[in-house]
Amino acid sequence: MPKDRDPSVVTRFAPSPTGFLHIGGARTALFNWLFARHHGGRFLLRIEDTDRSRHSPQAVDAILDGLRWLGLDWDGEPLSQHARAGRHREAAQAMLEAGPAYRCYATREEIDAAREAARAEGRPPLFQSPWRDADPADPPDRPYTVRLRTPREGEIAIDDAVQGRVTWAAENLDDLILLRSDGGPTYMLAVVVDDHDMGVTHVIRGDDHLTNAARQALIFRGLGWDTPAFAHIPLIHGPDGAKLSKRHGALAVDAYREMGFLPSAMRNYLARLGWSHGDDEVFSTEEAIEWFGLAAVGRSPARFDLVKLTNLNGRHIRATPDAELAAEVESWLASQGRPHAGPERLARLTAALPGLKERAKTLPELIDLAYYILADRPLMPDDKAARQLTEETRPLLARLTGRLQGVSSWTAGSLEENVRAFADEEGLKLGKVAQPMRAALTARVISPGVFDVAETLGREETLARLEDAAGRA
RNA sequence: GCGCCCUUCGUCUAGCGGUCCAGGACGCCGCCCUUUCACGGCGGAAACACGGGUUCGAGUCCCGUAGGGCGUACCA
Repeated sequence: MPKDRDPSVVTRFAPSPTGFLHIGGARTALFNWLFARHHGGRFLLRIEDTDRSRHSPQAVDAILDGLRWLGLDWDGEPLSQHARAGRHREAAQAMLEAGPAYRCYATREEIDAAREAARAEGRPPLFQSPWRDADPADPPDRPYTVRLRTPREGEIAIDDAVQGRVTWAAENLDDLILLRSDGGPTYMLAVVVDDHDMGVTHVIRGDDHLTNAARQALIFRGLGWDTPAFAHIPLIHGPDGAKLSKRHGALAVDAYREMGFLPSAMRNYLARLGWSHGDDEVFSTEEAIEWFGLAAVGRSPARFDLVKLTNLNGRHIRATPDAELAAEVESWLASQGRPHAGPERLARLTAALPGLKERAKTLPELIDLAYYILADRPLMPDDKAARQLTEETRPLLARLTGRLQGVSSWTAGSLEENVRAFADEEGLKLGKVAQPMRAALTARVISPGVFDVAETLGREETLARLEDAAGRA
């Protein structure tokens, strides 16, 4: 357990349910999760569904599924922001009464015109509401918004755990809207009230929210609440350095599952994007939890590199215990709607995994490599394997079959002795026998050591496959 | 336009004023191991954006320039 354990830590991941869990969101969630788990605190979920028109229940499910697949478990039930609109209005009302907020009756046209004018003069296009200091005794009879009275001068600063101290001149911040003219809370208000009510101590999110942090700090102040600690982590970019987009291939975490990446590799890779622990590259989730801290989060954006993810995935495949990996294969097959391997083959697969693991970087690769275990006789040799089965090698295989029938102990070791002796007798180098044998047993030209293959296949199956190949026209 | 942030090998990064003619990892190129392919081992090419300061000394601090990103809504 880390020495800086602090059970009072509360983090949250707050996606808006507009699409899927994409790679950037996944990393944000991961950082929040790692931070909470490191401290022994809580990791909460909140759905930012303030805008009902964009809300979609399927999107919520997709996001939760993505988190589950990644193994990022959250505490308690996900909170719906929309359901808390009453509470948000209450907070706005309190600020209206206490002074930090005021009613603004400006029309859209007025606002747009003011912004245009400001822009034309090269000033920040901020709207200065005339209602800020002129709260009328008899208000106009039209809808109003509730705005926050922000300081007109001085500076506003936040001490960000990643970005350091960041300051803005007050004149660059306008009186943001808290309540829309339809009475609904804005995102800005809702976030502040929810973070406070949920007891969030650390707001860890993408640095596209950095400016929002200043605005939200102002709302916290207006409400008389303490601000949580902020940590704005750099965004993930695509391979070309621009914003990560669909053009860069798979975006939703679901797509990475389909490509056959392991959740543990995903966590490892994502953790290393923008965060480091010395020179450590490959680590377990337990280690990541043990080591994670905001101080080691970098400030520059990282590019997403599928090749490195793939390499890391290979290492995680190798590091995964065989039984566990076999289970991953089963669940991947299921997620692809492909038939399960079944208990018997699964057992054989598990036994063969030590030889298979180090040859595959993704699950589909592993499954292709395991063709000789998962498929039934007669095997369908691929093109390269078929080329190993020729006029010369088939009779050779027939003779080899005879030789192997006499082998007393069916182990890789004694099989190798026998085949070596056989090759000698034939006046051939081992490879000249081993390659056709591999093609016969696996229908591939690439496989684990042939003798290991023969051992896991067993005497009967091996001999049968040899005969199949020897007899093939 | 304005505001904020960023800038070490192609990529992810280590580096928190001297131990850096800059280290690790992925990728790339050789070699070794070898029944195939991998794994593994060994070796190699490859970076402090640029310009000024500060300092005895700067990749490390400050200021500019350039490039990039984000923000600038009664969206979240």
